[in-house]
Amino acid sequence: MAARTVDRRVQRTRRLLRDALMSLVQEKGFEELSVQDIIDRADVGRATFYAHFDNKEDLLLSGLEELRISLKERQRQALSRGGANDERVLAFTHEMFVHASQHRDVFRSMVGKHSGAAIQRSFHKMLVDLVREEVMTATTPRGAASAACEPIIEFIAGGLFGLVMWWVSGKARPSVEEVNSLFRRLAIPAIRAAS
Amino acid sequence: MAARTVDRRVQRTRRLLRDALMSLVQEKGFEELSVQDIIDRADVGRATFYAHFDNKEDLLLSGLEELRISLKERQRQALSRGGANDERVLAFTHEMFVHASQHRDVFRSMVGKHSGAAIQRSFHKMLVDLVREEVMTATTPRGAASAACEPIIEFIAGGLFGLVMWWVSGKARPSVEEVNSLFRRLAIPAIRAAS
DNA sequence: TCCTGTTCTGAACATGCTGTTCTCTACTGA
DNA sequence: TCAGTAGAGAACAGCATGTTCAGAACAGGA
Repeated sequence: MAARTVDRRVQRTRRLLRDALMSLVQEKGFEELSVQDIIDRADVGRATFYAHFDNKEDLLLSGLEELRISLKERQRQALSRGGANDERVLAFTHEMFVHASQHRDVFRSMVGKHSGAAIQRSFHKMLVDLVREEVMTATTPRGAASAACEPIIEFIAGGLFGLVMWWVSGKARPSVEEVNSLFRRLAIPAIRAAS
Repeated sequence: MAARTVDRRVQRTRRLLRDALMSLVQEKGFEELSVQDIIDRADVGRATFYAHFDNKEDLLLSGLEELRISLKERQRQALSRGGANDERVLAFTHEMFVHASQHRDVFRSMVGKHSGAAIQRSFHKMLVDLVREEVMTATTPRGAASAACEPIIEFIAGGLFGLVMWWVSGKARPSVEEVNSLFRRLAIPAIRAAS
């Protein structure tokens, strides 16, 4: 029961594997990647890899989880800060565009020729969950009719997904502020339609 | 130089392979599928498969191409029929929801746990192209500022993608008319934002 | 009907990845 | 210091890939 702390070796190995994955994803795309590539780059034993992760999807998802947590935190902060409803709602997107801009190569590899379905599906699902939380609090502060919102949530999340993918992969590169405010102009009328 | 006609054997083989793919996709999902599975089901030689298609993605895309052509045709008809602008625009979506409803299992397997990135990407791209055509004719009948429309197109296509995927996979199952008119209520304000 | 060129078959093959198992070694943290 | 935990490295069976080839089956025109 060593309890709290995680063995240094474990931390080290997981970090090596994640770093290797990230750098390789940018070079070759996720689908073209083998576990062999990852452990070669990370300089880690084959058995070691499988002791930590089930497969390469599992490794990837553990990384995406970090992003999800950080966006959720942003969202929480924005909600508690107060202000006009229209300002607070969907506040996490700004942070997400910033993040996407910083990790552009990784994001772009999600859309590229050799992307991988798991990564797209997970990211899409993450957006749906984040948007749902927003739409729910925006439309039914006291928790009422919710089922009818679902298709609208899916529409907005899908639109956000499309917009992000276009933004990181296209030639035209509006700033974070521009693309974020465009998104808000498109999404907020849709939320209104949910009422 | 046999020219026009296609050898019956060729037609037969391609049909067998496509049918096998469709039935297997519904059972196992695309990613979990091997070429071996497909040729076993189709009862076709291994060498024959590779004589017709490069790999399973290639086979799948050849099927998706048919859908694209049929939707494009619908779109063309709607545009030439005339009527109010708001009625004509995005006319292909109704047909698409009908198609999705008929091939629900295949569509659902595009979103499921074992979907496959190529299929999602291709379908998404198809939607983007169809939406682009619509938005372009709706906003700039005389062909003017077009680059600024692109993010809006991506947003709408992404939203449509999300909506279709939710519709075919969820428990709540509004009718084709309901979901299509909801889509229009969400998308048309966004097109207006493009002006 | 026959004939020529095309297509399919079936089997074999080299290659590469997967996930598991094992023993031995090295490190950690109390 | 030392018991427990983690990693290295190699070996393994299993399976899918994409290619090749000789021979059989077939198509459609003359």
